[in-house]
Amino acid sequence: MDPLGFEHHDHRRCVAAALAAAEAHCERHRLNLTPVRRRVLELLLEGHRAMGAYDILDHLRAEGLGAQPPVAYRALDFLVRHGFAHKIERLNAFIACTHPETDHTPAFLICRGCHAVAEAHAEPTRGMLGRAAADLGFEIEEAMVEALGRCPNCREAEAAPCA
Amino acid sequence: MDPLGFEHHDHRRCVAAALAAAEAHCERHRLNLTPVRRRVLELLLEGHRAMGAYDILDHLRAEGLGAQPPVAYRALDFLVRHGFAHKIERLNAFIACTHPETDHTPAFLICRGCHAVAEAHAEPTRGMLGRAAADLGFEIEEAMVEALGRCPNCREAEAAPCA
DNA sequence: TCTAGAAATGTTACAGCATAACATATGGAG
DNA sequence: CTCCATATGTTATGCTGTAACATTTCTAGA
Repeated sequence: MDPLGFEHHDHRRCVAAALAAAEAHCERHRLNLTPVRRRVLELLLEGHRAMGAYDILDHLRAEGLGAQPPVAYRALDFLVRHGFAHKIERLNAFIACTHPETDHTPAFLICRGCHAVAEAHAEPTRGMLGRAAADLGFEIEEAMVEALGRCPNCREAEAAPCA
Repeated sequence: MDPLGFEHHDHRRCVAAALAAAEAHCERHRLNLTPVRRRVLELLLEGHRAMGAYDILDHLRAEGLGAQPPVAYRALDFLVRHGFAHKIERLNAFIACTHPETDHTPAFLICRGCHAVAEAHAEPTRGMLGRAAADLGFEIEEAMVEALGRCPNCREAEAAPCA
C-alpha cells in the first residue's frame, strides 16, 4: 500500500485519490487542469511506472486527444512544472509524483531488472554536495538524484531462480 | 588551478597531465587507448566543458578520425566505462573526469548561466537515500547526482550588471 | 609461419526523443 | 465586443543514440 515502494497495492484507489488531490490543488492555485493534462496525469498514475512521451502520445492518439508530439510534451511540461510529475533523465521518461504537495527533491531508485521506479526523498543540499557547492560559491537551485540497482523482487528472483 | 571548481587555471598543463595519467593508467591496466579514444579524451579535456557526442564527432570528422556517430559513441563509451569521462544526463553530454583513479560517485554542479560544469564528490548511499533504499530492500549499484544552479562568476555578473 | 579469434573501426540505416514555428481556438478582463 | 493570454493543433525538423553488418588489426596458439 506504500506508494513509495515496490509493493503491490490497491491501484484503482491510489489513482483516484491522486487525481482528486491534483484537481483540488489546481482549483486552489487557479491552475488549468485541462482534459489533456488531466488525462496524461491519469495515464502516468495508471501506468505507475516511468513512461516515455511517445508512450503517452500513443494513448492520446487512440483517444483523439492529440496526435502530435508537442501535445504530449506540453502536458508533461505542465505536470512537471507544477510538481504532479517528474522527469527521469536517465530513462528519458516521466513518472507521476508519489507525494505532490510537499516541496521536495525527489530521488529515484530505478530497477535494472523490471524497470520499476520508486521515489524517495533526498536532500542533496545537505551533506557533501552542499558543502562542495558552498566551497565553490555555487548556488544550487535544483538537484536530481537517480540511482540504478535492483529492487527487492528482482533480487529475490535472482537469488532463487528455481523457487 | 583547482580542476574541481570554476576558476581559471593553466589549461594546457592540465590537459597534458590528464592525458599522460590516462596513458599510464591504460598501460598499467592493459587497456587499449587507441588514437580515436585518446583524441576524444583530449577533446573533452581541451573543451573543459560538457560536450555532446555530435560536437565530438564534428572534430573527429574534420580530422579524418571517423565520420559516423558510432565512432564517437564507442570512444565515449570506452572512456565512461573506464572512468576517464562521465555522462551528464541532464545535458545529454559528456565531460572529462577531473579526478580519475579514485573510485567515486561524481556529482555535477551545472551552471544555468555559462553552462560550466564542476565535478564534486557525492556519497548518496550515505544519508537519506541510502536509508530509503535499505528500507525498501533496494540495492544501489550506481548513482547519479546533478545539480542546476549558478556558478560564482554568473552570480557576480547578475548581482553587479553595471560593474 | 599460418591461422583462428577477439577487439576495434567503418558504414548504412534507422529508431527514439524533443522542440521551433506558425495557425487556430477558447476564455476571461476591460 | 474586442483584446489579450492561454491552450491546442499541425508541420517540419533537429538532436540523440543504436542495431546490424562489413572490414581491418592484433595477438595467441598450433
